[in-house]
Amino acid sequence: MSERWTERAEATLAAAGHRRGGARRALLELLDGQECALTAQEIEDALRERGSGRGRRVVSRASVYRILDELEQLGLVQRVETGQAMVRYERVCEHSEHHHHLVCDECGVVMPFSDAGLERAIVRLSERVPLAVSEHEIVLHGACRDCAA
Amino acid sequence: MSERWTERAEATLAAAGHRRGGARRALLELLDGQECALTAQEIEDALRERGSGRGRRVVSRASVYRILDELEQLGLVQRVETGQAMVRYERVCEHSEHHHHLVCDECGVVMPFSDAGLERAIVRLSERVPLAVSEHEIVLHGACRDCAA
DNA sequence: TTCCGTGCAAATCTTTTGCACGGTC
DNA sequence: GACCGTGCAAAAGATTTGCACGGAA
Repeated sequence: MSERWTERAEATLAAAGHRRGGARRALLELLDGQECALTAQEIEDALRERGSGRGRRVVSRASVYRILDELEQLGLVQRVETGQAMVRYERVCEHSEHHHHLVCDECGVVMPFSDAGLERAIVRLSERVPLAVSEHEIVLHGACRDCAA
Repeated sequence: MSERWTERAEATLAAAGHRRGGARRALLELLDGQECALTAQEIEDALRERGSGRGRRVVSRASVYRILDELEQLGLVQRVETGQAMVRYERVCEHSEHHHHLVCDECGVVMPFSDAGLERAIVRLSERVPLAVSEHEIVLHGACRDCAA
């Protein structure tokens, strides 16, 4: 699946008339390896760390935001609001399972979860609501196992 | 219900050792009359408008944020993340129905909704998740009737 | 009288924008 | 060679903080 996302992303970007670039390639590669949503800060730090060891370039903050914005507009990346001052971003996988987020309000860790019953309830609900629903976001807040212990 | 919320808020604040103040009183009164979540900006503007006509004072932005923060910590107010650059706040009613939010991504309007089936699904789910869940937030994005037309 | 609540202004933090250079096509 | 992608630095916007004064207890 991973390979497929980067490929799809590059194809979609090319189809939208974008040229390639080093910063974007590094960002795509990073996002593709993530299990859950990252903040722009985390992305920048991760890229800096990866870049320092080898010959890779360090990506500027401006590029991180610009690229994330492009990817979001193309539906390749999704914003996740966790109520933590900074927005998070994660790749959107077409065929894989849609997921939502658990947020530990103590340590700030963010974990993915998915639940078919919940999705069903949302779909049913979406038809009865005065809004043409295009997306939904569910965030559960609480204490993770480490923090609750 | 409305009266009750302001009363409860004042009692809770007093119990927590807070003195009274004009800014907070004005803010409580405003929040109590709202059906849905407001941004700090909207709150400041509303208070300015109300204040200008009569003898009421205009509340400073700093006070709006400080008071909202106090109220949130006491569980009297709840933050709502709608993915619109600004956080929204609304009063928490103990005995009234828990609700969530519909956001129109075109015009930015925010509407409340509630659904018993969804709440049930969330409660069931909360027991099967590696997090001691204390709250949950559900936001549906899309186009409202006016914008979809 | 003591100390909290508030306004004002400055600081902070995240995200966006302007501009110039270098790489891609 | 034309133009887009990127880095850097400055700007913008939301929220927070420092400080001093006035009001509540």
